[in-house]
Amino acid sequence: MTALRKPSRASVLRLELYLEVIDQFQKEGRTHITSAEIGEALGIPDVKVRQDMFGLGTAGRPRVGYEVEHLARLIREVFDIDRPKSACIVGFGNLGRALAGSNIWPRAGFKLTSVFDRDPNVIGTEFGDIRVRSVAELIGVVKTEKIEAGVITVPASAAQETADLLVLAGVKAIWNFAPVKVFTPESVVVEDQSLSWGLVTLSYRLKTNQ
Amino acid sequence: MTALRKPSRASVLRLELYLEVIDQFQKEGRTHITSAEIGEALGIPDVKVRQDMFGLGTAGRPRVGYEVEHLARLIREVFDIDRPKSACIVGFGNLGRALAGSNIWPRAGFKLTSVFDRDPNVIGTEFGDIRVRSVAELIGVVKTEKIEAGVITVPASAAQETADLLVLAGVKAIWNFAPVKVFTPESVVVEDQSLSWGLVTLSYRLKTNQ
DNA sequence: TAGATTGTTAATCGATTAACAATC
DNA sequence: TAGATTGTTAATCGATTAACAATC
Repeated sequence: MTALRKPSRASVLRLELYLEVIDQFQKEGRTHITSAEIGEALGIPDVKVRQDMFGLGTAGRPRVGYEVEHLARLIREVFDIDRPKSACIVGFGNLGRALAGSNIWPRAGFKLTSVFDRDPNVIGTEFGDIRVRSVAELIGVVKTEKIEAGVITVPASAAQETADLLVLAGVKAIWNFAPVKVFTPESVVVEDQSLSWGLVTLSYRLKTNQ
Repeated sequence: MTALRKPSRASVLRLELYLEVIDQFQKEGRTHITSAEIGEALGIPDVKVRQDMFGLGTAGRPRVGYEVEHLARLIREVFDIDRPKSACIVGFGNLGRALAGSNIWPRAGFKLTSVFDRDPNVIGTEFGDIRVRSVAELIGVVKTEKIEAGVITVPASAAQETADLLVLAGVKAIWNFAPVKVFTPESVVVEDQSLSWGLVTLSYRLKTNQ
């Protein structure tokens, strides 16, 4: 309900990390946390933490710090974590399987409700309580299950057509693991998380020690 | 051999994408590519592409564009892709398995030579031509195989101790998939690629349509 | 009151965009 | 020569850092 100023892009990336630290403190029974404590846990200057909090609408008290519960709530609100959202995975290879079996979904407020593949040998296999379906069913399922986000874990060559299909089905966000840019209408956001690009970046940083 | 000016951080991230496009053009038999063509393929303004090239030491000809072979070589040099490097994975869960089975390694000039885990049930299992070993063997193996990079795919709670072990063994780069910051000496770079953070970012972008 | 900590503005730095010159 | 395309500097914008004021 708080009137939030929109945090800057750089700030958003950090707020995400803060949440992790705050949750940790909360688990340890702490009720308050200082900007210095958050900064120390992440290797970030305390001033930067405070300025991010400032952008968030501020909530701290001198000599005491920030109330962890309140702060966690604020940040969860920024990321819309507490609103239940549905997601589906397209491409049930090794990576799709790893994502399907991971515990990341509830932590971001998502429920993984469906998995699609186009390989007849994979279609119909079970994974936990999810049965892999044909991509031919995608549009119908996305609509009936009100899926808002699609994950692309197909080969690069099939990434754009998969994105097109997801857009047609009506998802509003795409998490793209293929090492290519996919194009979508402005109303559909794309978050790239190519492992390939990550590894190349690692090579660069290894070389430059940066 | 070219004397390269060091590209800016933001520019580096883009150069990586350019390489993908350039390779594509090369496969199609094209010998030259213009900044507009690169930009179009990635949704980036052509001027920005040219300025990145400028930072790279420039190589284009008006009316003709950039020679793909030369450009690819320059960028590969920036990322040190053509120098053979060895890497190991620590943590052979779903994600470790997906990474081990992926084709990203040679594309960045890496060879995955070893995989470690601490679960006795996992140790000794085979995956392709790799046998999973105990983390107890890590230090010795990293030294004898001259492994330069370690991948952390263990649970968050074990991430820091894994990083410590890798540092002790002598790796110079860590690719961290755990959703926590790990601390290392300045001589060891850490590239974070937490899927958890990626999904939270997706949630944010879904909410704000940014 | 003194000291610790947060809140806020100003100065610096880096990256992007705009403008135009140079070249094939 | 005209036009397409690259090369380079200047202006703008945004993010970080520095400085200090405010508050418990």
